[in-house]
Amino acid sequence: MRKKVTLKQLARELNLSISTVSKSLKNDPEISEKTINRVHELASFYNYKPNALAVSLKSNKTKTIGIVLPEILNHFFAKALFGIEQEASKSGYKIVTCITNESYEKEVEYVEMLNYSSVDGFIVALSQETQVLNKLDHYQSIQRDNVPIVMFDRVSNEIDCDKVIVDDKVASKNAIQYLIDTNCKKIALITTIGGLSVAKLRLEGAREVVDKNDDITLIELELKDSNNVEAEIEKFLKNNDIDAVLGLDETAAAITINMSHKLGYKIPDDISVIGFTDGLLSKHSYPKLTTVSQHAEDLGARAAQILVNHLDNNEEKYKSKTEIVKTSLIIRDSTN
Amino acid sequence: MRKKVTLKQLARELNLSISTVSKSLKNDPEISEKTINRVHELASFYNYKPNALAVSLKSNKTKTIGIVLPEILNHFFAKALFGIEQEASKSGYKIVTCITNESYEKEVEYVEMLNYSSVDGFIVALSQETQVLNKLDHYQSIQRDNVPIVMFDRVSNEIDCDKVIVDDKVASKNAIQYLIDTNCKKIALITTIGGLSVAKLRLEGAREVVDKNDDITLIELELKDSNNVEAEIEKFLKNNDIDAVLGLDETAAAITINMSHKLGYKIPDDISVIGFTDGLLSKHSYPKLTTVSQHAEDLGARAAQILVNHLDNNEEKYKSKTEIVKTSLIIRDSTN
DNA sequence: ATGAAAGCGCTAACAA
DNA sequence: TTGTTAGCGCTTTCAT
Repeated sequence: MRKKVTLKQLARELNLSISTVSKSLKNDPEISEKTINRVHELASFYNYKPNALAVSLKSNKTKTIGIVLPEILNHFFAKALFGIEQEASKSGYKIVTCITNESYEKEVEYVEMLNYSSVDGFIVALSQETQVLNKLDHYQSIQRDNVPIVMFDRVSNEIDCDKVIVDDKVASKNAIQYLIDTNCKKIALITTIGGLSVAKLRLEGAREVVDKNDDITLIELELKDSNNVEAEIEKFLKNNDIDAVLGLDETAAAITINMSHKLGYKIPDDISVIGFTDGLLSKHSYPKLTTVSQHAEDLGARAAQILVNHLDNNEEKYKSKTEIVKTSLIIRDSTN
Repeated sequence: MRKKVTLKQLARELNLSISTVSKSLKNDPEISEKTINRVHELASFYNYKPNALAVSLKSNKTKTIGIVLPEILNHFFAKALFGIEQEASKSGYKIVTCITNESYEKEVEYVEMLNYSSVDGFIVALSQETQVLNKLDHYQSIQRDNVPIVMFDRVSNEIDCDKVIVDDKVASKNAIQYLIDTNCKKIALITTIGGLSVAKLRLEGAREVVDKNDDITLIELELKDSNNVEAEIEKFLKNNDIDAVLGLDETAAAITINMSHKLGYKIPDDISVIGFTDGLLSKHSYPKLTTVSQHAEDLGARAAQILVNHLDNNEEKYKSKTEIVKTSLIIRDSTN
């Protein structure tokens, strides 16, 4: 089958011992220059590369990071994954990616599997179901093995580990404030992701700002049945005399725009729209969507940096930190 | 650091030899039932799991597949990855994902890296640069090591391996035919992905159909500078009196719709639009885009199936095959 | 029915 | 300067 060159073969061919060859390859000063050269020559002739498995078994390090994502068809996570991959590969780490499809059970299974395949560390965004059930034993278990975890975006307070999050509350406040500043009075907040911690924060932020302004109304629409989102939003827009919408996820905002077209409302003249997550939909809607960018790539990259850093500088008694990545409101054409 | 239970520890605690424990765990009939039970009991007490690294080193199998993708922010590849992941994990395989960002150099680097970390096989979609340069030595090299490859979508004739592709030519023919059937006469073909093999096939298909119909005109617009796509398309639409557009990629189609809005053209009344790749943009454009679905998830899933199958049934002298996944035209609201 | 020993490919302490 | 040896955790052949 596979017939890669090993130290043994090099050693035999050079009439040296395995350890001499091994040391030569590392330019160990205790080996004569002549030998080192001979070894290097033959090694590069055969294009020798050490067997990563054996090195890992020996060193107890795999240079591999396990990534657990709830979804990949969601642009936010795709971008985060991109950021992670970029950053990890920069430091010579590989990533093993698992997608939980928002299922708790799959998440547990994957985390265990990755743990037994000896990843050096984890980067995780919790599945929706896990957040709802709030069951996190699988992470406690890997922490007992001293395997570091970095959580991002979908995090849990129950686990003491590094976290990289977005300041969803502030982001939401800013978005609402922007709507107010551009003369919106009756603002709708539409969400299809009610169960998530991030959604709650966004909701809180919105409420706080609205509560401070007597002349502003906030109407909340939470959509659970994902089949019917378009019709629900259409009905909602028709029956409520609003002048602005904050979509808590990208699709909600995109659909709002489309349903406005359908109903003949002009954007942003009749209704201003702001969405969360600056993905493809926002860039390619008409008019282009004003969005809260969570800088997903940065988020992922930062998570990877923190983990790699932790892994490469194995400090004693590590104290975990939570890092907040700033959001920004990208003003496009769906607001005044 | 990590303190997983090993066979050795179980053996010591049970006063047995390592090999007896190992065999017991596999319910080897030559071990007494009583011993087997004792072993199993202690093993599950400690939640023993074999060290995957050691098993791999021994068996020369890692149960890991290397995935090489040109992009991940592109919905097509995200869907394919999803399909791959689902299918692979179903068979107990992990996936290591690398993203080349369409760069030849990165692709080479990743393929070598994956090869040295001993993945059992590869699933690859070539980067644009690799297709243009047509340099494929890195794959020949892993084939010499007898590591199986499955290419999908972006494939190369130079490499003799399993392939899963979409019948882009037929898909394009069907799309054009549909436009003709709905009374379009002057069709524009817009592409931003000229260099790719798939684009060439789509172009060929379109030309073939148009050539057969004397009363139909085809105008081709190839956009190279990705910064300026919107403006270019807008200008093109204004200066050409066309009644249909086939976008060879999803963005081209989405932008066509948006620029039509801007110019006041009605879709589909003034211009019919069909796109390739049935992604988020198509579902959330207004009006909803009629698209050629390449069934990216199926494509990925199929690639994974073929590879896993090959891996798990290590037949002698394998003859490679190319599988074609049918496309379908999803009729939505951007055509009559 | 159980165990000893070799070996997967590599590293590193220790010997020579 | 080079080589011997043990060991990472596991499987497997060959004793006992």
